[in-house]
Amino acid sequence: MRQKKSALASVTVLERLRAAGLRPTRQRLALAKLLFARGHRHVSAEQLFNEARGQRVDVSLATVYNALHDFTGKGLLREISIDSSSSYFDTNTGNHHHFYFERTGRLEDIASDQVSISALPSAPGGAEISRVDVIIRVKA
Amino acid sequence: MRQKKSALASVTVLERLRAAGLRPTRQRLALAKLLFARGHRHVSAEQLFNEARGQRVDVSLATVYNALHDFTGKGLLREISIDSSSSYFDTNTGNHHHFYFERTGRLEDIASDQVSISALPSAPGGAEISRVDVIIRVKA
DNA sequence: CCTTAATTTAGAATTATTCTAAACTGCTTG
DNA sequence: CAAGCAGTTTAGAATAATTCTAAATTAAGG
Repeated sequence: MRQKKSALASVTVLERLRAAGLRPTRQRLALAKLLFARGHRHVSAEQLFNEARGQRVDVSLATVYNALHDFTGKGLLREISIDSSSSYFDTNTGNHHHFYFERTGRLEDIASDQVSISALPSAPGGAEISRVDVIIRVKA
Repeated sequence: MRQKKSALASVTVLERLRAAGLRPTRQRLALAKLLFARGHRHVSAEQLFNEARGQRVDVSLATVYNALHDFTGKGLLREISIDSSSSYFDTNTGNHHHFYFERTGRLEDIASDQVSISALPSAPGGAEISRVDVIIRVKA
């Protein structure tokens, strides 16, 4: 069963990459598995790189950056910059918001139906809104 | 009148620095004048540095960083990190939100009464909320 | 004035990220 | 299924924003 489960996960990930028009290379498959294996996560490039290393996935840091950007470009990830020191990539690309724990730097999702924003001013000059981010900064 | 106006501005800035417990040095006074002279603004360290240079204010980049952080620490500025490439300092420290123009990187204030957020989930573990940022990203 | 602690500064150091150019590898075609 | 090419990967250099260091300067108080 372990074997099968793992094989299934690979298949899914491979399909996701194909569907996105990304060539499923060994590196992308491994990184995508780490990213999408379980529930949603928020990772920095460095974190993902270390995780891959820890699992003996031979991949360079440059490739991690490339993959994260490629995935983001294809809508598989969303990039978030909260703390200017580094950016995070969120596997949850749906409409949602975040808690940001200032002390630890950790992010936690808030389902979009938990926050309701009203009376949004229209963008100046009728410009199109590409997304609305709500970040609740928490002192803990 | 010009002289007087400028003198008044200096006095105000000097008082603000004193009130904040910051020694009003030549550099801080000059930077504070640039920052607070007119309406609210969003500046990066590099921008402020160049502006100072342009006005023959002899100040180092390190001092600009120091001043921006000191001012932020005393509540005279608020730091904003939207794009991970650099951070901005906002002279408007009141409760408000932002439009972010993705193409140009420009920020524009949105008065807090223009956005109403309801049903905020309480912070996990009863942690204290230090601030809520709403960023409306605009494709223009 | 003099002293002292705070501030400024040049330049080095650090950190995250991107770039470069060469090596490698999926995929398609013949 | 072999060949070739475009797309990928990679090591290491390069870049950009920011911070650090240690020495020189300066504001504030007696």
